[in-house]
Amino acid sequence: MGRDVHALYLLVTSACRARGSTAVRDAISALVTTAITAAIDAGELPLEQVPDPAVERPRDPSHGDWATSVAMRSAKSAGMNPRQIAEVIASHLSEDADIAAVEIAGPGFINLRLSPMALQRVLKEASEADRAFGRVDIGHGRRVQVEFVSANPVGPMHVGHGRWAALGDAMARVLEHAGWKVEREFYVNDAGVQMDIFGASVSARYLELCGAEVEFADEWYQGAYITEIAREIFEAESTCWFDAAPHEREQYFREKAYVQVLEHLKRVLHGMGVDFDVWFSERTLHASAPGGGPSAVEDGIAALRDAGYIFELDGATWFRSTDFGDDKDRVLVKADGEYTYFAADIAYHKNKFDRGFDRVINIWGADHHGYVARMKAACAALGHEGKLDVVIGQLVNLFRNGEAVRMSKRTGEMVTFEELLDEVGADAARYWFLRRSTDQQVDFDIELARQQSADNPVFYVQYAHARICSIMRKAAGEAVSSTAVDADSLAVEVVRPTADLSLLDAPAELALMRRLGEFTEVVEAAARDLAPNKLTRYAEDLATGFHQFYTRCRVVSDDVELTAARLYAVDAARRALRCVLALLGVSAPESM
RNA sequence: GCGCCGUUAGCUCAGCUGGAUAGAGUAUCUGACUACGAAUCAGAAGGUCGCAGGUUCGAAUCCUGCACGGCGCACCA
Repeated sequence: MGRDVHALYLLVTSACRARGSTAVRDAISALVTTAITAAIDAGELPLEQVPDPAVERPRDPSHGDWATSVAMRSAKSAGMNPRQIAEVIASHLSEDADIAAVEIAGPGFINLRLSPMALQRVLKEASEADRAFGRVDIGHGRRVQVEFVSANPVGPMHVGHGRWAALGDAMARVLEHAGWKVEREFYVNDAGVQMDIFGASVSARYLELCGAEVEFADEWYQGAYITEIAREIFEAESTCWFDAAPHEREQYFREKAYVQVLEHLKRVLHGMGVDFDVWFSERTLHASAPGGGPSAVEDGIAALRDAGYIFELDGATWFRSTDFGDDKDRVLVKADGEYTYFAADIAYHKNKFDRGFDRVINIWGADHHGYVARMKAACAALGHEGKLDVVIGQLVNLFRNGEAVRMSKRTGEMVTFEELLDEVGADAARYWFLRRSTDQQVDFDIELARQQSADNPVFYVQYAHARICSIMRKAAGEAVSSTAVDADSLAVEVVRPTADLSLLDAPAELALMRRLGEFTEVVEAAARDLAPNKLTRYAEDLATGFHQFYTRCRVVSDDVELTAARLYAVDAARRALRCVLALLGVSAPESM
């Protein structure tokens, strides 16, 4: 029996590694598993299999650093009461320098307390790893593409796009930190009828500027920006397009306006720190291959046809997506010979996989969630089942003074994301969006966000960082508000690498270390769940940990050794804060 | 009619693969600056986790039904 048990033990621990669990959790888990195994071998625990200890962080810190409910979960199969099982397992837990105490509590929890020495070690890790602090390897260098924003280039970015931008970029950053090789991509829907409508809209405004009476069609875009683009063209080229053939004029205006909108998108996104590796034009999918070969769209359909998922009906060409769980089959080529948007999207996703991505993540607004099933079906039909993840971000409801602002491109009233950025700033906007989980709607009142900006949690976190920098300036004899020397240089001057960290055992100091120790797990969870909001929460917890420490522990004092140790701790916290903020794409100011 | 998301403190929201007395911010009340930044800290108060069943040692979490709000259900993009 012992051998089987050990084989199982190996299975369990290797499974933990495959999941990419963190080093500390692995170690604790292995410790408990060893104890369970020993208890079984000793005949004190009648179990057929070694259960997964599933160690977790207790919600209540007074319960220790790690806990396992394995005794309760094994009660039935062992035929013993949980507390008894816990006693048996605890009695087989071997001595370990990192474990300060083992306690049995409640209905049968086994709680483990880390020793101060184990906690102090994280300061070294944070300090030495610096910007790489919290890195985990769950990606194993695999390539993932994150596609987001992907706004139609027919108008300015709206506030919802701002949310996708913040989300996608933060996810990309977290995935990079978790060992994935990430590319950011923006899919430009520059083909199709909405582009023609766009061109016609600008053209119509241009004709008005030329003095003509134009009856405005219902489907045309009516935003003020259309008139602005038309005016720019009018001012540069006067009336020379007035007598042109309508089709030529609209096409020309469409392209002119397209370039402008694309530049607007790039400028706004870059302004908030979001830069894409690839801007992918939908048109390239429709273009014939060099030498007149089939287009990517035709290729995509051919690939599905070869796989046996294409059929013809009522003059149209269909994809049998119901084979992969979709509600109904979908048209790819309409009876009039035009391709549907979906056909192009299939070609696009085929292109993604042809580029060798191991995984593809799309961030879509909730208004597109009905599209998910067919897209996944298409990927599966192309032989890439399970490689596509679609993150659905719920919509942003914009308010101004409590009144809803519509976000349609076609209505005149619209607050662009650029305006929002101007009013609340990139840091606050990003943080505000990232703080909520993706499947939660956001009610964003501009005036409220402005008024509350002093109480905005992002400032709370940034203040912690600035405060640390201030302490370091103090230690270096600089003016507290000076910006002459940057924090990294101060650290070289002020932080002694050989400081005796064992001096740090006050409750507030240990609490801060515990926070730092959680970071790796948070990164792992945020990457696994594609949930940047876990990082904002952690950032606030870490900031709280520092502020509490600050209130209770004087850093710069007459005690040279204690000062050295606390400066070391504070500098480690500074680097960790900078690291979290970097993952969120938010700046870490050294003074505010 | 069908599908997806939401419903947790007055307000805005967390709550990891089911775990211990359901948390944080904010608002309200009470304290703390002759020391490194008070954009901070400490304390109090605040809850039938939308409703009703079910699953089990144990449910905010899983299952079923219902209610309310949002978004979708094209040979549109």
